[in-house]
Amino acid sequence: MPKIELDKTDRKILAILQSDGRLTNQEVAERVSLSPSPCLRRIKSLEDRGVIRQYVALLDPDKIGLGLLAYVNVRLEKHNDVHPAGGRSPRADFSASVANWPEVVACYAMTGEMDYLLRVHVEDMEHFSHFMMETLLRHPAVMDVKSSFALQRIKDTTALPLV
Amino acid sequence: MPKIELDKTDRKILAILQSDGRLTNQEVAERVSLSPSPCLRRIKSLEDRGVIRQYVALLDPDKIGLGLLAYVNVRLEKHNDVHPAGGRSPRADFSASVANWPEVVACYAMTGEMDYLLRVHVEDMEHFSHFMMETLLRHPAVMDVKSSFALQRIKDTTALPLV
DNA sequence: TGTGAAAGCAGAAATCA
DNA sequence: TGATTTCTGCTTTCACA
Repeated sequence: MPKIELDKTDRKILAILQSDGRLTNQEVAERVSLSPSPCLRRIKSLEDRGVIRQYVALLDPDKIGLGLLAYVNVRLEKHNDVHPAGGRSPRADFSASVANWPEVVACYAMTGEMDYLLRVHVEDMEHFSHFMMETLLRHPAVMDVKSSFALQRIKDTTALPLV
Repeated sequence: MPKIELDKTDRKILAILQSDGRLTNQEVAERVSLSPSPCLRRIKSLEDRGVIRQYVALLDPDKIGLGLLAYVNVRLEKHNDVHPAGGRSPRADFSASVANWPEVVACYAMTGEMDYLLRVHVEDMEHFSHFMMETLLRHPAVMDVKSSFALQRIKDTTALPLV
């Protein structure tokens, strides 16, 4: 999935929609000095080519009672190259489980000593503790975890830098 | 900033807008079995109370040439409680800098041995190396860094679990 | 809180430059 | 690629229950 060529106008449009995804096409058109119809064509094309993946509403975690943000490093059990016939590898097993844990909003396989990095939103330390004991540490593939907790948000944006 | 009470309909609306922030009010109204006007009133209220922080378009990093995602742990120099008159503390200094680095999309002060966790989007390892050498490591407040790189995205959503 | 009606606009598509 | 026009439908706001 290679890089897609974008001209200056495309990048302007993306910058605008990254900061306000509900602007009307008309307003976007004005800001990029275009008339509505070519502007809409560009936006549709950016959507079709998957440059724009999705439009979403961002919520305030504190306002909905999610007062604790944790990053959890996870190390899985060492798996043999050949795993039991019919059974999934620990990695596949873990990935599938992560998808079903709503408090885990992000999970990446990472370089380094730990295998995965998880971003976890919970109400408080009690809920975090419950998630760890009852869910994460109970998973058969999980060998070791190291958790850190967010003390302060300095910056957090979904807007990617446009090169 | 305390939790805000939300009824079942509010939560339904939030779930819907978290997955598609461009739905028309009419469609949202239908899905929550409400007529357009009270539905709109609820949405406006959620916006006014800050439960909905923002509407945004999410881009595909790969498609815009950001092929490398890194998480960087940063430790700052130990600062004395009293710092030079007129000078800012290392922490304030670092926070202010982070705001100006576009490749850093997220930064949290964290518990644990490292002080900050940064999420960094760059084109490739060469650009990452450049960012480290020319920007991050040159910052006077930065004492130590440890980087990990994303090998695979298992999950990454902006949708928060609704309790 | 939820309903229904009316006015103002935005989006879609076809056409032309 | 960009501009223009027409038609359709949504958003918005009002008075009302």
